Amino acid sequence: MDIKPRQLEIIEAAGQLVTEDGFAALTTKRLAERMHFTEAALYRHFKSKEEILVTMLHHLAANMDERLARVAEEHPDPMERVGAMFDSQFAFFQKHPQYLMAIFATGMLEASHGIDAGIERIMVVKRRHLLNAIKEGQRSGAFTSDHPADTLAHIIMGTFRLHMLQWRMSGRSFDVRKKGKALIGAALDLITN
Amino acid sequence: MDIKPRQLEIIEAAGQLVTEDGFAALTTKRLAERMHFTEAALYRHFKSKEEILVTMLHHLAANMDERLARVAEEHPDPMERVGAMFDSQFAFFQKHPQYLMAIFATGMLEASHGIDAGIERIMVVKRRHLLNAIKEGQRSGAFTSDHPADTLAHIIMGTFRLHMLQWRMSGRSFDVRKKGKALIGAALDLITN
DNA sequence: TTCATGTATGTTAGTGTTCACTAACTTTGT
DNA sequence: ACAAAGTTAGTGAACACTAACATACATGAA
Repeated sequence: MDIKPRQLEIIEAAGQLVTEDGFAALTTKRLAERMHFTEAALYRHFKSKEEILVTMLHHLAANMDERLARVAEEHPDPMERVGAMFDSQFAFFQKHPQYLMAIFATGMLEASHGIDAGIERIMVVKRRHLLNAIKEGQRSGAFTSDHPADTLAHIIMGTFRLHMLQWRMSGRSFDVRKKGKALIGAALDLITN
Repeated sequence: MDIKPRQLEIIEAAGQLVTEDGFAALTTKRLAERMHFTEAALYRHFKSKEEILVTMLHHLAANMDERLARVAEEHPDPMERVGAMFDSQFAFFQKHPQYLMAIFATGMLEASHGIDAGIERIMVVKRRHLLNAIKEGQRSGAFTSDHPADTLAHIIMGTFRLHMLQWRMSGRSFDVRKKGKALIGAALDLITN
């Protein structure tokens, strides 16, 4: 499933609309306006509105998986790796805020099974990379073994997600990377032996 | 702003629809069906669909504020109080899952400013009660003072929210109270001196 | 070089469906 | 008699999507 350049433009415009004004704002009319063409033209590139969202989520999951795998390779030390993973996430969403919707949509959308599945896949990808790093850190003794790895992963993920939510709710009015580094740093400090 | 019994029935039915099938499922037609009357009858009780949601959020925020204040009174010990606060939250949402939407809606809805404001108020209420307990715990030396109280509150809140999200995504298929107690307990353990 | 043909990407002008909401009337209980 | 709470039968607006047609450009044979 490769994405053509024109399709990517449409996906990014769709993400912008959702991130700016919520899901209800993603209509074929508004999306076509933002692309500076007519509604009908959308259907030359995607067969439905749902396909636009599903393709976006697929693209995002693949991108994130690859990016986090690269970060993991570059940082053998688990403690440092977790920090680098989240910094990479913050940098990505700072550069591409149109994809923020994919973090929050879960739990409230359910417009279609395909969309739900796409969103869940993104969570699974992140969870997998984080859990690997934490387990490794527990083996090396860097992180506490007083609690199961998935409990620690849950606490870190929850901290991250709430931070992103507050960033978005504030209109992205603060430095998500700086404040995020402090928050994740504090959480990491708490689970460090 | 007092809520009549019939209004409360409508509010709960609306919450059910959203929690079961997402925001798009809350239509006047489906809501009227669930109430076993016609769409027009809805407008005898609320002047608009938005008013239904805003009233629900207002009701929920007031209820939560009162409940958490009572828990705080009953538990002078900060450590124990935080545990009791979240247990009260878990018990509430287990009994009234139709209000789950209010936890997740933020960040993705924005159908109207009134709804957004209502959702934010609920977060603020919870945050205030939690922050009080944590600050007190830091003063008494029960909790670590290595990190600011609002950082610790953020980590606990994030842990709670992700837990509720996973409960909802799973179709409420596990014991939210039991698993929640373990998670919050682990987080509390991490911030305990 | 010329020109036919194919493909990609647009356009106009609609379709039927669903939406939130309303006017006018009816029933029921006090 | 009156008010509260329901009904029927609609409204216009917005929705996702489509059929038919138009244009631009690349390829390659005459």
